[in-house]
Amino acid sequence: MRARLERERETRRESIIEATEQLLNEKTFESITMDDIAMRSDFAKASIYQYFKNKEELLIKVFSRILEIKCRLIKEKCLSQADPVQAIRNYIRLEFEFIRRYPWGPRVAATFPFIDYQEVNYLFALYEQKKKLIAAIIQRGQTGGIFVKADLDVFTNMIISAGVGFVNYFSTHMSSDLQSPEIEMFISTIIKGITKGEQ
Amino acid sequence: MRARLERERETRRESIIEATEQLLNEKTFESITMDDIAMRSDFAKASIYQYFKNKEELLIKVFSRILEIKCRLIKEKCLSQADPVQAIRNYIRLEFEFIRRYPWGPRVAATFPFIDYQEVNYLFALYEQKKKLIAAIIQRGQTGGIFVKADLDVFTNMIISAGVGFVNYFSTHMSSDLQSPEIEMFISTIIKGITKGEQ
Amino acid sequence: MRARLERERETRRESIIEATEQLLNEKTFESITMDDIAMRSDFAKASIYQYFKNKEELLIKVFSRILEIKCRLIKEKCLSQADPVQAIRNYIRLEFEFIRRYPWGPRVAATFPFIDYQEVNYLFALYEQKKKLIAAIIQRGQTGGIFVKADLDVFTNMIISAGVGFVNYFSTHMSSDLQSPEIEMFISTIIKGITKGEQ
Amino acid sequence: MRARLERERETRRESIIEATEQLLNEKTFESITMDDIAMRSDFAKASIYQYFKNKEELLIKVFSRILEIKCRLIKEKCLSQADPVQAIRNYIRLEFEFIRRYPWGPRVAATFPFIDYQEVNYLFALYEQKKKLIAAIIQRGQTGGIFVKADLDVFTNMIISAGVGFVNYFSTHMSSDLQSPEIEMFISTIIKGITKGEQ
DNA sequence: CATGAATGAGGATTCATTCAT
DNA sequence: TATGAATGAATCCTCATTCAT
Repeated sequence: MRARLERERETRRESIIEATEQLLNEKTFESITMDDIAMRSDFAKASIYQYFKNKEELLIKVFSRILEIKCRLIKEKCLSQADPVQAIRNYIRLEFEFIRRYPWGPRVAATFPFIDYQEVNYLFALYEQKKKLIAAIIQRGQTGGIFVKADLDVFTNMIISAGVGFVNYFSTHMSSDLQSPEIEMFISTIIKGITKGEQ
Repeated sequence: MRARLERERETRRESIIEATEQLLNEKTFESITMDDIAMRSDFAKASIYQYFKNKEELLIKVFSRILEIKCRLIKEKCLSQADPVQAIRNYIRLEFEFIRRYPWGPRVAATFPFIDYQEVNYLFALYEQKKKLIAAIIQRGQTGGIFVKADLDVFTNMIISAGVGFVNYFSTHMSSDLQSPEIEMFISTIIKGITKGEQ
Repeated sequence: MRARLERERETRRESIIEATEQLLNEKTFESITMDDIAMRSDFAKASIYQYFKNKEELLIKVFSRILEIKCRLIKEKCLSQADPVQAIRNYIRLEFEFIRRYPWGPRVAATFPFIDYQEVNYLFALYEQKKKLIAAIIQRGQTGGIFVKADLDVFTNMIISAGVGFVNYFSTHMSSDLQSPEIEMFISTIIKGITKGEQ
Repeated sequence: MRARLERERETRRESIIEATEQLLNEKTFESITMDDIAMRSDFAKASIYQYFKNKEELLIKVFSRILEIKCRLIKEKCLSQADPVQAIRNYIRLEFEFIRRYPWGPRVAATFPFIDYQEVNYLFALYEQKKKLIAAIIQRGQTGGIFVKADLDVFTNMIISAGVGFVNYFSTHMSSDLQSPEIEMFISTIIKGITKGEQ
């Protein structure tokens, strides 16, 4: 029965996180008030403090949750792909799909207060995990003689920065339509750029 | 003499803007208080309201100033380049240099409150201006048979999103060192991706 | 079996009171939270309300308990003394020992909220009881021709105020060391002051 | 003109302090809210923070002010007295008068939060100053062969603790009437206790 | 123009107490 | 009886903005 209570508690935590995510579509975390969150999650303001020590901890939880989902998706949809070119293509599309679901991601990441916090270490771990997944794809492509030679770490960093950067910028400043021709052009450009010989 | 007064007034406006820019290196615009700005700019808090209607107008001014500078730099350093490949290369490097000078740029852009405001139109005009500059470069490359064929608008959007996106992300999450090998690799990849045939 | 239940109930009440007393060594009653008390007494916060109507009642209980102990001690250690001088001497020392055990006594007494409350009457009764004990000692001294003549009530009030006052102040502001020479000097001074003729 | 502004500012600070003192007659500092103070001092709540960093600083200011007054009074009314017996008598009466004016003194002192604070050092200095004044009186009495022999420091501590202690306790628990016979009896007792030979 | 002062409208957080199980 | 959960009502403090001089 202790387990059931724990599970219920977790459910309520999630409601609050979800309410916060909804609000993040509408405004900055800083400008979201605990009243907003309370209203949206149908709790009394004071109740939220039973689930999160303070506003900052809530932000960190919201943020790490989205990273977790991202990692899971990458694992599911990219690593399974045998063809490295297709895997990279999928990865970039996936970043795009992801941003459609959580458009506030870049905004929150941009203003994330990197104060010392035990939880922050967990966030870094998640970042690293994601990086390793991409590196695995690239290495496969290099071993297979498909991708250009380059230091694996540099290559990975470049791909992630280019991919996430493009997606963030494009969806924020131009369009978040998955069908936009710019996306396909970007992917082709990158693929052509990193594959050996002619495509 | 009216002119001198006007000039002095402008100087003081700039002091305030500069103080705000300094503070933006340290924290979010939302979390910067008018007291902070007053302190840093050596004005009394109330005096700031003689130069800017309110905090929001100040933000817009800060933001449009940085766009103006960006446009000027692009004109100076890229359009002059006859070789389109070199021009694109320069453009991306320039975005990078730019972000070194104004690291808060992406953060501010990400959280910019796009409320209706007369001034905001001016911002859009600046964006458009920048886009036209890049388009001009690309068109030259296409006409010269160097760049791949593609809708000019799409091509331009893609280049800007890829360039600014990469630079924003890489400098925020990885390193803001101009010598990082990732940067050169990114530029080569993009160039290879958009040029016809072999390099 | 009803009796056993009642006894258990009383035991639990005492645990809570003891937890509160511990906390009073660390901070003001006002700044002690029900959460603090719950934590310290190993009860759930809500459970405390099964034993005390509210925080105020708890304070009164804590406070009257300490007065009860005080009265008992005076009876045991002073009234037994045949020699009135020695009895007074003992009384003052006893107040001192008492404050070593409950250093928060004066602080709590000073901020005691004298709101109308049935229980408060009981407190007054205890005060009166203590006063009578001291009066008895003094009267014995006067009857025996040892103490100076003076209205018994005035005499008693004076002795209590001087004794408790000195002890409170000295232990709070100077030292709570039972061996401090000031204590002996105070006692001698008072004794000399209230006894007839030479000492 | 800078001076006038400064003076006005000081006046407003004093208003706030006075409002707080009034309220201290009615309840604990902890239970006084900034709203109370604002109401009583006819300022907006936010304005108070222009004069005091926070509630705690305000308390310290209130508290040090009363100590200052006390020191000044002792200087004026006791040191002038040539006769040491009369000086001590005056001193105790003065403590009593003082408590009539600031009955909340003991209560506030009892619950004073002795957290590290620059200002707290100042408080200690004031305490020391007061102690020196009393020591001077006693020394005069000892030199003149009127008071009993005893270590000056111990003697002083004892007198202060007895005096302030009695006054605090008596006025809080019994009566704050300056004419109460207990007061005269206490003073006589102490005087008799500390003077040599017969009185 | 410049600025010291004043403040209304919040905002995060706390806490005694109640309720449902 | 015991307690996890919920919450209304504060409470301290902040801040953009206005006003009077």
